[in-house]
Amino acid sequence: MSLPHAILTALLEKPSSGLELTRRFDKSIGYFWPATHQQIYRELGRLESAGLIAAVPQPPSRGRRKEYEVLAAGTAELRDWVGESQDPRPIREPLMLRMRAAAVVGSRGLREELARHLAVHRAQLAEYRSIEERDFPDGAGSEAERLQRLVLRAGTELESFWIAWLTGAIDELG
Amino acid sequence: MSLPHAILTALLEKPSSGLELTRRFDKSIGYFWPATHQQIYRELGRLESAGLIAAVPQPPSRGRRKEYEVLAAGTAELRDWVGESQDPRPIREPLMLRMRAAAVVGSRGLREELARHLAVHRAQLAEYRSIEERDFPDGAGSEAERLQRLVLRAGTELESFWIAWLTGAIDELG
DNA sequence: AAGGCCATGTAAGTAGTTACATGATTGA
DNA sequence: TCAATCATGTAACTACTTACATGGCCTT
Repeated sequence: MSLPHAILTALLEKPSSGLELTRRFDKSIGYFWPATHQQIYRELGRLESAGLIAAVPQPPSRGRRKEYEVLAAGTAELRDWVGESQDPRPIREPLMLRMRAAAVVGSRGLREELARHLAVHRAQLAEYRSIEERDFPDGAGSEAERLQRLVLRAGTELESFWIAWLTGAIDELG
Repeated sequence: MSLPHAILTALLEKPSSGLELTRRFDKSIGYFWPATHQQIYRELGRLESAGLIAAVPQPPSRGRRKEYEVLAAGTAELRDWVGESQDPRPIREPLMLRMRAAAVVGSRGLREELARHLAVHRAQLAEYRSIEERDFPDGAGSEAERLQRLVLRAGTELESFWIAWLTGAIDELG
């Protein structure tokens, strides 16, 4: 169960409302665990019921923003979760299926798709690099910074891998 | 909708029963799109209803194996699908969330988890390499072979990436 | 007062997971 | 004939997706 823990992490970094969380997901934690606002609101409700987070007291009403903060039980839960073990999730990449299918029924249209993916990955790499320059201009200091930078590195290197692979594939099928 | 197309591809490569498909998924297409036997049987039923595949005629009864083959409509559907465009799926990797969480609540237990992942990825890389040696000992010839080999290459290179990244991460957190 | 955006939600559907059920076949 | 295994399924649940609903606030 990753989403609740992603939310706990985000709320510990900064107490937020649902919408704020959604936005921060879109350009941070969401790079490795995307979530829509519907998922986030639902999960906030569950975490509150479970006593792991609480809304900062305010007159509650529909359409009024609710700011959540993490309770001690939530922090404890997250700390435990960090040490849990879980196998890497299997890859699920439809493009690889398309390649396999193309080997059987022909590769019509595949080249364009490869080129499109290449553009997407280049854009994503540029995004990661700009975050890296913004947040870690002079390397990492504290352990927290080192951890965050390692995650970002995984992002840039994964994108670099895809760019290299797609370039080679386009070349080979050219 | 990737699973039905993965199944069409597998059935075109070789007409099979549900259980055979499940086994072949476990050591081939399933590397990039895992599926359990429950998923596969359900999907076989749907594909049959949709007129894309058909069971080779046999007295049907529970517990008796049913061999499926792809109909012309199924081949056409797969050919169309190859040319469709679909963005790369976002990464969803809990280990990255654990890193982010560790930056906030401490990294107790994380090192062991990184080491465990490293072992898993090394084993997977070895698996891919042995398939490569078995299936493409002298490089690739036909377009079909080149496509299949490219997929395998993506696998080996992804695993190599994770091995390098995890090694660096363990070193940096050591 | 009207339109647009902020903010939180509900509802319905699909895909994937986990646990269990049942008939057929085979070997001891 | 009994147990194990082969083979195909059902059922229940969770996670995620897509579409829509509703109230509050701000600006013109």
